[in-house]
Amino acid sequence: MTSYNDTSSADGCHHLPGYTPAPASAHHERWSAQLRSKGRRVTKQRLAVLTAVHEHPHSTADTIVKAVRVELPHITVQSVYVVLADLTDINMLRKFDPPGSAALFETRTGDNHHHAVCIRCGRIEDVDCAIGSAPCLAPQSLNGMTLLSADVLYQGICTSCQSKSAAELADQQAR
Amino acid sequence: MTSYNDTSSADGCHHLPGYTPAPASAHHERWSAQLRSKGRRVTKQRLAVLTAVHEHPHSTADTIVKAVRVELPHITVQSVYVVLADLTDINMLRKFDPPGSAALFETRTGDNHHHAVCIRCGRIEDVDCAIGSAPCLAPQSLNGMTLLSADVLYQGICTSCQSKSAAELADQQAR
DNA sequence: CGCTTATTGTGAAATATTCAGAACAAGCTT
DNA sequence: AAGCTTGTTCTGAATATTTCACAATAAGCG
Repeated sequence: MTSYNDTSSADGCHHLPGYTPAPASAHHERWSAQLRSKGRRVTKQRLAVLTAVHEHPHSTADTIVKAVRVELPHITVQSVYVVLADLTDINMLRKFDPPGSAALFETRTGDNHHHAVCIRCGRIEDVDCAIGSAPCLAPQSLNGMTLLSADVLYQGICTSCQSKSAAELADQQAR
Repeated sequence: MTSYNDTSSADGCHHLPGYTPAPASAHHERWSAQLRSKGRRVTKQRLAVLTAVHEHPHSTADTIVKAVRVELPHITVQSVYVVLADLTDINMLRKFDPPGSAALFETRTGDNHHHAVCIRCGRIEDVDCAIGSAPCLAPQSLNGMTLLSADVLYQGICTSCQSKSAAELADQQAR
């Protein structure tokens, strides 16, 4: 499947005027500590993957490979998959599978936020949890199943796709 | 990926004592009418796919192909995919993508129910909507996105996997 | 500085899904 | 009932995503 969009916007801490953007390496210390606390070794591949995902939230393995290769031109796709899966296992990354696209990764973990997908353009937006804690929903009956997580996937049409189709409609009617 | 489990249980209308199970063909009339009302032709392939999905809820395209081939031994995988996609488009089927498995299909549509997946064995259970209407959740902010659906995916450990791991633990401690 | 073992790379494969174009058949018309 | 039209299915293949087993490498310990 084509790569949908990978919203390559920045990470929310680079937008204050007069604020000098922290280099990616500013996060390395925290990430290194987290890795060690989980019994993982600190490797340049892991840090590069974390950096790439942090700078490209909601991006596919493919996009992450490309981003990592700016720093590590020889890293393999398979290694990126291994690293992504492992970091997801230890909760330093979160993975989710939007319908019709490859899995996406993000560094925002632990807050049980959800995702809204535009079915036209594929844009992904974060949606804060409706309730606030994970898992955020307590269904009446789960047949005794022990609940670990509750992910919500909103599907809709984003504002720009709405105005786009409104414009097209007006255009057609004008003829 | 392996096919996970495809809960091949029955369809909820065959369990009354003394009740003679309706043959699959009993649904054909209703399905045919629905197809026509959506401007689709009634073909044996579409009816066979609907029958297969109805008799194997939460099953993968692969499982559906096998089930359909009992009736139509020569149907192709591609045709099943086309039919599934089309029936999903017109809301006669519902599709969902559990993480780590192929897409699953079911005939239960229009009630906005959700799904609980056991991360051990892959079993899928239906969960009635927490609120009752689709979309069942109104998040605070969707940045103006027009909401079409809100799917909730619960992940947890089902009762049988719980007792299985409890038994294993006891077994280990007994040595 | 060398050792041990986790981590990454090599090479390849499996699976799920989709595509373009040809053959076929559902359902309308006559 | 037969023919026509066009939607549907089939043919044959390609693509994309993801994973596997095993070899090579390097992180972090002493």
